[in-house]
Amino acid sequence: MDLFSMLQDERTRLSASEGRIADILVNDYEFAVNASITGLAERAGVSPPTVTRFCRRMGCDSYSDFKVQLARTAYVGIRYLRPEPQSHAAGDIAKDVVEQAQNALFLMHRALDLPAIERAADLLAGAEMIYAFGSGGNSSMIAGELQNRLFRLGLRITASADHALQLMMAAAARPGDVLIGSSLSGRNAELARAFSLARQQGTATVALTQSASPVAAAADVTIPIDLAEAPNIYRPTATRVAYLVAVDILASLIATRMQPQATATLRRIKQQLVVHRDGDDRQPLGD
Amino acid sequence: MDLFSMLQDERTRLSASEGRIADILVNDYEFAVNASITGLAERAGVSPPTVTRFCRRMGCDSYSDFKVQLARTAYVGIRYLRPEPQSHAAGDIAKDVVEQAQNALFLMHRALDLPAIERAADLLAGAEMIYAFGSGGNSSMIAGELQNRLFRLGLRITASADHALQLMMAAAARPGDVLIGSSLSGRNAELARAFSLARQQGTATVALTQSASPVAAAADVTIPIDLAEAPNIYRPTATRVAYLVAVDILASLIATRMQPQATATLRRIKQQLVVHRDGDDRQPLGD
DNA sequence: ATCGATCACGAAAATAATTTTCGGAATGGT
DNA sequence: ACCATTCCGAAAATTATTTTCGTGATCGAT
Repeated sequence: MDLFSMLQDERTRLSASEGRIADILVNDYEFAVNASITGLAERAGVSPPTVTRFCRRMGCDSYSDFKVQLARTAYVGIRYLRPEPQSHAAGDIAKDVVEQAQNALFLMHRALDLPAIERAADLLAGAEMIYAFGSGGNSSMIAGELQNRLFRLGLRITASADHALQLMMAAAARPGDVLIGSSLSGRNAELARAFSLARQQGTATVALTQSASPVAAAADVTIPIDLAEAPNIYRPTATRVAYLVAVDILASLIATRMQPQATATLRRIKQQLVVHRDGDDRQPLGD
Repeated sequence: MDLFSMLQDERTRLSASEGRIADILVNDYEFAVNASITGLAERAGVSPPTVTRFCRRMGCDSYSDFKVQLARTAYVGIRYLRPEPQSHAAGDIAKDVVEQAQNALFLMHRALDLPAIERAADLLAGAEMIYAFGSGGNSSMIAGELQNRLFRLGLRITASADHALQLMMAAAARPGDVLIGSSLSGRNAELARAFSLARQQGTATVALTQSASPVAAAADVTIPIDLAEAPNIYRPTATRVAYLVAVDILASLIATRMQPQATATLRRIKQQLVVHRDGDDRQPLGD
């Protein structure tokens, strides 16, 4: 359990003094992470022993242990609690984009529903044929990535961003096939319809979407990804990165479930690339 | 400057005693980040003052400052120096994939060539028409993402993963147009050919690829992304995530260069989505 | 070879930080 | 009103860190 989840969980149960300490952590992380116990105590208007007790309560052994935890978690976790203003300098924008992406990964990982993703991996690894659906730019990229990752493991898969085609493909799918669809908003009604259709015919369905959404409701297995959209509309959504990495996790789990076949397929692909390019096999597997 | 870059830069210039301290940091980070100065000193076979001097040398004010720096940087930076073995448990795989992605982002950001990316942004923001090229699954995804991000800003852009079509499009491109291409390996010869063709006609070319590669050599402006491929062939490459976020940075910079137009376009897109879906405008901009 | 300068390093002292102990005050239940 | 419990800080005890200073090693110049 990381410190910031803990802080949020415990926040209401803290006493007034401890609450003041918690507020400083959230509001002035830079100060807190550099402060000594006396400095932090003084700023919070409490005594050092209170800070020590606070640290213990947060599951740490000592103040220094606490500071380490704080520094580790907060490097990526802090933005969740405290979105920072951004400047227009190129360096700041780059930093901001990277931090938002890292933060999205952090949150996605923290909230990851492992049993769900394992169930999805089981289904997909055993599928006769896989249909990966998604529309709208982001989800269509995700559907494409599913194809890109899974064909390498020797699975039969096709991706589509065309909702009319999706419906036809769903109608053509058979029991033993699996339909996996992505929707950042969870409100892609056409995708939900394709899910319903597939389920009627006994085709398993997996959704990569917001929990408690129409798309999630229409699927057999949902891998929930719930992230708030960043406030700056010019800034591309970091959520995509979280989805992409969720696909990576899924693909990795599927790979472990079908190693012999996957190895053989990957070997053939790699050899093709090496022969086709110039023999440098340290290159990524596919451009 | 982060601590681990510093460590690498200074490593050879360190004395024997300080070298032993550095080794412990790299080889047993978990120990180091939790140790007291005496514990660390003892393990390194040196005296506490030596550790203090070492910390100062690394640009920190004190031992505690050093520990904070260590804890912050290492959360994502450590894997660069010390790739960890992985287990097959689902939780470990998820953790590993996320960490590799975060690490790739960290490294990409650290090595980012800001002037190059700004030059690319200038070119693209002023383009009459943009052609985004890439093949091989990963780079074709990146080309698609360029289109997905940039059309939202009101730019005219098309993406293609078809190398024959790419060549024809390059031939059709005019001065004032910009061709941007991605290649993880830098060895996509067809892409390099399209670049050469475009340049002959006065069309500007931007490459998103490994530096010192044929593709980089063929482009006017290169945004270099140099990351080593992860050793586990089953594991999808984290490099893709770095490319994707590099595209985000580029798109964000372009957005600042054309705000009025971008705002208008984004508004229209968002409105379309809100009308088409069910009016919840906290949803991501595009599924 | 010898001298002087410089550097690395640790012992011990000085300082600072952290934790423990203990008791007073406040709160709430009986 | 009384007891139990919780919260919290003062002071003491402990522990950690930094400074000071002296020794020994190394290196270049004479």
